[in-house]
Amino acid sequence: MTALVDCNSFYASCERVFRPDLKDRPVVVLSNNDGCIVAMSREAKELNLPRGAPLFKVQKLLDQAGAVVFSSNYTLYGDLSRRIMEILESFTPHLEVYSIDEAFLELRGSLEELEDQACTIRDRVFSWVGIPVSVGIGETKTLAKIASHRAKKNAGNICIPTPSQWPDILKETDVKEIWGIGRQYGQKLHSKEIHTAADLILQEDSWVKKNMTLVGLKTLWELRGKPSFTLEETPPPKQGIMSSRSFSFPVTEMEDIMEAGADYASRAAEKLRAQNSACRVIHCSVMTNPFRESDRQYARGMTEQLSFPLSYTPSIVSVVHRQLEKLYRPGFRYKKIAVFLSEIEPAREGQLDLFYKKDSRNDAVMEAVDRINNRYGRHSLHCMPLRPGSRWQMKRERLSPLYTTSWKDLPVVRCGAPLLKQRGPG
DNA sequence: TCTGGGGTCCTAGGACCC
DNA sequence: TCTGGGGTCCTAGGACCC
Repeated sequence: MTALVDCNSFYASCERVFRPDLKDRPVVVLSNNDGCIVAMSREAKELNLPRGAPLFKVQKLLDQAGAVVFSSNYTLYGDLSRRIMEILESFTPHLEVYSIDEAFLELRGSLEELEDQACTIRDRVFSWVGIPVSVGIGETKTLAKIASHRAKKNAGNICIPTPSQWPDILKETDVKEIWGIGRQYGQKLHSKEIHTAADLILQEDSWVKKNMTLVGLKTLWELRGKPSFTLEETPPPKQGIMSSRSFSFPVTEMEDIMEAGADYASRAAEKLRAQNSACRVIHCSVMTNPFRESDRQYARGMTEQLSFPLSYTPSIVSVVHRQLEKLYRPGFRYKKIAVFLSEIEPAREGQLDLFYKKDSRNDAVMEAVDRINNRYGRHSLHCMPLRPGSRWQMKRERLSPLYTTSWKDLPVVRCGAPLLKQRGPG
C-alpha cells in the first residue's frame, strides 16, 4: 500500500516549534520579499483569506485577528524537513520525498497493522521534531492523496479507508481535488457533468486520453486502483535550473542589475554542481513590474548556446553579464531578473569542443569554494563585490531565528531555580 | 508603497530526411 | 495532369505540481 505523509500547515507549524506561545494563534508565512501569503495555520485559514493574497491587501484583517506574520525561513523549514524525512526512512525501505513537506511510503500489512504504523509515524514525528502530520493510505499514490486530504479533517489526522468505504469517498471527492487535475481540467470536467471522482472513473479511457493527455489517463487508472505513477526513490537530476528573485525596490542602475546577475548566476551554478552537472545553455531575462501599470513596461530574455558544457561559476557569470549588458535599457524600473540553465548533462561525460581545453584546476577551485560557502555561509566567497545591504536584495523583515542551523540562534533553555540550587552555581 | 519561486510532462505542428 | 508513406527532431504552448 502507498502512504502519503503530509505535514499540516508546514511552514506555519515550523514557526511554532520554538514558539509554543503561538499555539492556537493564527500564524501566516509570507513569500519571498514579504509579498504574498504562502502558508497559514488552521486558525489563519479560518479567516477565509483568498489564497496567495498579497500581504498589503489583508494586513488589516490579520491585525484585527491578532495574527503573527513571518517572512519565509527556508533554512529552518529545509532543516526540519530533512529531520522528518530521516524519521520516515526508518519505517520503509521505499520512500519518495515528494516535496519539502510530503513523502510517499510503501507500507505492508493488514489494515490494523497499517493503522498502527500510521499512528507511530504521526506520534514519532511530532515528539521528535514537533511538526504535526497527516497520514493517508491507499492502493495508489492518487488514492493516498485523497485519503490524506480527508485525514487532515479527522481528529486523529489518519485516514485508511477499507475497500467498502472507497466508493462513498470517491462520490464525495470533487474532481478538482484530485491530484493532477487542476483548474482547467476541473472546469472542463464539470461542464461535461463529471463532478466527482466517482463520475470520472466511469469515463472511457479513450475520451480521457484525448481530453486530458496521457497524464490524465494514468490518473484515471490510479483512481480505479491500478498503480500508474511509480515511487521515485532517487530523484532524477534536474533538467533545468532557475534562479530568479524579485527586487525589494525598483532597480534602475545597471550596476545593481549586474550585481544581482552575478549573485543569481552563482546560485544557479552552485545548484548545478551540487548535482554534478554542467549546462550547455544559459538563458537570462529582465522585467519591470507588471503590477505598476503607470510604469513603462519592458521584458526581454536572451538565450546563449554554449559550445561546451559549463559549471564553472566565473564563466557562467561572464556569459550572464554579457547578456545583461545587451538586455539592459536605461530609463526603466526593473523588478526582477532571472538566470536559467538548461541542456544539463553529467559533468564529466560531456562532448567537448575541439578547440576547448578544459582546465581541471577550475573544478578543484569550485569544489573548494562550495565547501567554504557551505561551512561559513553563502556569500563567504563570491564572484563580484556584493555590497551588504544592496538595495535590490530581498526584503525579509519578519524573519524568525535559524533555531537549528546557526550557533548564534540556538535556543537557550533555562533550568528552574530548585534544580540550580541542587546543582550549585554554574 | 507593497503582488513568489521553483519545477515536471505532454502534444501539436513545422521543418526536415529518405 | 497526376503528387506517397514513412520517419525524426525541435519548439512553443499548455496543463499540472509544490
